[in-house]
Order: sequence, then structure tokens, then C-alpha cells
Amino acid sequence: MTIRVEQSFVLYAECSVQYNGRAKSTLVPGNYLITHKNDGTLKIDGGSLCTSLNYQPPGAILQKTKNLLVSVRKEETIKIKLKQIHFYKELKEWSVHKINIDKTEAQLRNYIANNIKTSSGLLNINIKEVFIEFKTPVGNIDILAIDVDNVYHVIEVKRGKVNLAACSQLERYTNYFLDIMKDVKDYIASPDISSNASNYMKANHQTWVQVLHRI
Amino acid sequence: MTIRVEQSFVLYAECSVQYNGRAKSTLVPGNYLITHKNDGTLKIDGGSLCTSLNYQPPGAILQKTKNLLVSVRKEETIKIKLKQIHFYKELKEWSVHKINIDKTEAQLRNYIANNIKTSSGLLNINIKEVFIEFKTPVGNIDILAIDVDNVYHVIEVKRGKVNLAACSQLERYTNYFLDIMKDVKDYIASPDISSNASNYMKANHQTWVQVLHRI
DNA sequence: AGTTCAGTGATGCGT
DNA sequence: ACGCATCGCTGAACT
Repeated sequence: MTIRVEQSFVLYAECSVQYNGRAKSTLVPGNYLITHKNDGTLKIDGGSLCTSLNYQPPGAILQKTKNLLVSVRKEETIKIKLKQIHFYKELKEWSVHKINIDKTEAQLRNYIANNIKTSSGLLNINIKEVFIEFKTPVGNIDILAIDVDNVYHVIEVKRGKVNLAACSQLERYTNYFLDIMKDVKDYIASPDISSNASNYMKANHQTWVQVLHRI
Repeated sequence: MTIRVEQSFVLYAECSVQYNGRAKSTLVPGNYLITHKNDGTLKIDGGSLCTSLNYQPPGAILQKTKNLLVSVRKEETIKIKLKQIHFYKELKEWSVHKINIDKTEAQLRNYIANNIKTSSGLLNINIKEVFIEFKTPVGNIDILAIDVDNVYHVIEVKRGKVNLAACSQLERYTNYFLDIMKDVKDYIASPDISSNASNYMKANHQTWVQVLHRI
């Protein structure tokens, strides 16, 4: 007899878990915390680390058969074999509010873009046009500033420490403009940068500009 | 009076949350699930979505003062103002087993590297030397295979679908070898590729090779 | 549906 | 401790 489980709950139980889908995993028997939300989300947590051992995102369907919990979503399946239930609690009127986040990359990017034409701006160059999230076939450019001499200033913004991947991302954008015969100068604006990335930028004539999140 | 809280527990409560650290966030009052692990991990979950609204990784210190829970780790602080506790349950003997994952990138990479010298291998070229995780100043190369004519075959392996970032990563490696005057051919091996990435690879003389995870 | 990118990414492994 | 790359990343925004 199989029952569809829709309600939200937490369950602390001795169990073992098998997952199969994009990857494949097994979890040896033990005591784990199982959380289910009524959007289909399922999480299995061990007693350490922040991330769940197994999980199923929203949209999964949970069914119970005897001592077996099975969650299915597209090609991915989680099977939980329950050995002993330590406790079960249904969660009613669980709030679905979102959090409000500050100090995002978008905020930093907008701040830079809004001040770039001023003399105290990032470039201190006579800019005639500014684009945010400028679309190209090789990705969207955070800030594109065109100066009075038609030089294209390509600016990649990062909220944290810059790594090699960010430098390559910037290079992909500048190569695109070079291919279509534009004069380009390329920048990364961030609070910090790794030493490898710093070396790479110098060797490739990229400019790093330090910017801090305003309070 | 402030008490250090070390035990693992789940707590369902009406509360509000403030976070301050690398970023900054607020969560309006509501019913949320609070999970604490004895390694310091703290998670605050809303009634939808897989990822927790707020969290603190292992190493955080949790303290309770009246109706206030405060978790601190380095420069990051979470403050939970408790309005009403719906239930509290301590979790004893919580297992800390790890899961065993299959179909990882490392497995795929090793499989390719081990078979690359055979006639049925990825390249079907006379290879004399194979390096795994070959170190360069611009990152580690998944597989470097050198053939009898001293051509450097640079292979980037991805477990899932290839995107533009992977192409740029590969480009960074090949440019490094070009700079030190080597003959280079560059490949990405993966089960799938995005259309944008496919176009990019063709335009930049990179070769995509489809490989599937063995069962 | 497909693709890209941010993220308090987290986590693990190397130096 | 820092740097780097992977992840079943998740989630969001846009095409």
C-alpha cells in the first residue's frame, strides 16, 4: 500500500539512503534527520557539515510504502529505508518568506555604474555612455563604459576575492570586442584579488581596481 | 544570563532573523525550522526551497540569552529573536557518516586518462606520456597527453554539460603552452555541451569529445 | 525549455 | 592559512 505524502515534516530516524540520478550515492545505516517541505523539497542531514547528505529540490513527489520513503523528480530518485523512527513531527503554517540581502554584486555594480561619469568615479575618464549587463554572444558584461574617444571600457565586478576564472571571463568579453574591431580596456573591480589572478591580470594587461562595499 | 549551547537540536519557532558578515540580511517574523549540529552548524529553513534562508558553517559558537539565539563565527553573526517555540527536540547520537558518490568528474577523468594510450582511447593518437592534474601557473590541467611528435593534447573534463566558462578555462591552459612555444591541441570531454559553448569551441578551434559515465 | 551567472555559495585538497 | 576547483551545486533571470 503506497501513500502520497504532501505535508511538511521533520523526522529523526535510523535509516539508510540510496540516491540515483545525475550521480549515484549510498549512505550507510545511521541516525539522520529527514526534512520534507510541501513544495516537494526533501533533505537528509547528518550530524555534521552545513550541506545535506542527500536532497531533492522542489517538485519532487514523496511516497511512503511500509518502511520505505521514496522521492522521485524527473530522472532522480531517493530511497530511504526506515529502520526505527526516533520522532516525527508535522510542521504546520511554515512561513515561505524570502530574506532581504545586502552587499550583493548587483548593488556594487550599480553603485559603480551610477558614479562612473563623475570625476571621482572608477575610471576618471570622460565617459559618454554606460551600459549595465550589456549582452554579447559570449555572456553579459557587468558594466560597459564608452568614452568620448570611442574606447570600450569593459568592467567585470566581483563581490568577493577575484580568481583566475574571473580573469578568463573578462578576457572572453574583451576578445569579443577586439574581434569586431573596437578599442578595448578591461578591468576587474572587487574588494580583493588572489595572487595568481593578480599575476595573470598584469601579464595580460588587465587592470584591477579595488572597490569596497559601502555600508 | 548567557548559556553556550553545544548539543544538536531541531527547533520549530516563530522568530525573526538578522545576519551580518560578508553580506547582511534580515528575515521577517514567521515560523521557521532551526537546526543546530554539535560542530557549530546552524541552519534556518523556510517552508519552501532546498537551500536554507540563513546558515552558519561548522565552527560557529551558539549562545542563548533569554529569547535570543546568537551564533558567531569569525566576522559573521546570526541573531534569532524567538517569539514563540512550537517545539524543541534534542538530537542524540546523530551519525556523521559520509556518503559515497559515483559518477564524479574525478572518476570520469581517471577513466579517460587510463585508456588514452589504447587504440580505443579518446584521442586514438600515439601518446607517449600522460599527466593527470598537471600543474601550471594558470591552473591544473585535468589531463595532459604528449604524443610522439611532441604535440601537447590538453583535455578538460566535465561531468555534466559544458558551458562558456569551461571553454575559457581550456583557453587559459592552451595559451599558457603557446606562450612557452609548444604545439597544442585542446579538447573538452563531457557527456553534453550547451549550444553557445559548442559555437564558441568551433570558432576557437577547440574539439569537443562526447564521453559518458560508465555504469 | 535552455543558458548564464551569482552565492554569506560549501566542501575538499593542495601548498 | 590561502588558493583553487568541483558540486547531484541551488536558484534566479532572461531568451
